[in-house]
Amino acid sequence: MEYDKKKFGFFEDVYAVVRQIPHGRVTSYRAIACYLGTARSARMVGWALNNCHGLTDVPAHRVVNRNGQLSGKKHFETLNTMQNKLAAEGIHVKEEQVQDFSQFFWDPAQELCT
DNA sequence: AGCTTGACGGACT
DNA sequence: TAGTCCGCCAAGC
Repeated sequence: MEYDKKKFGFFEDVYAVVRQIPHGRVTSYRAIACYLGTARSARMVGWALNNCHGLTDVPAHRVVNRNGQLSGKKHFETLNTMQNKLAAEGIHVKEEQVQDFSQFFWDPAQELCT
């Protein structure tokens, strides 16, 4: 049957943006939500990412909250997976918080919407 | 059908 | 500047 393109399309959009996050960069849920037009629904982005399990091409570990905290690390394989992946890309994480977050921050609305 | 939860964010105190 | 509360939107119970 046809799945809800309206609803599922939202997921695809989220995944599409997350996939476009450059290597060694991070972004926030709000940035993605804002880019998708649902700035007030940053939670939906996180909820959408909750369904990204199995999608290996979606670097969800590059998506953190506004504070640069690895709020979703607990949803990965292990509590170290997210931090480990970020560290592998040159992003240092201290106490679940990205160091120099603003420096590595990547805004899709700013980079993709020129 | 209503209440609670959640990978968030912003405003208020 | 930090801690707390409220609002969003959808899913789960």
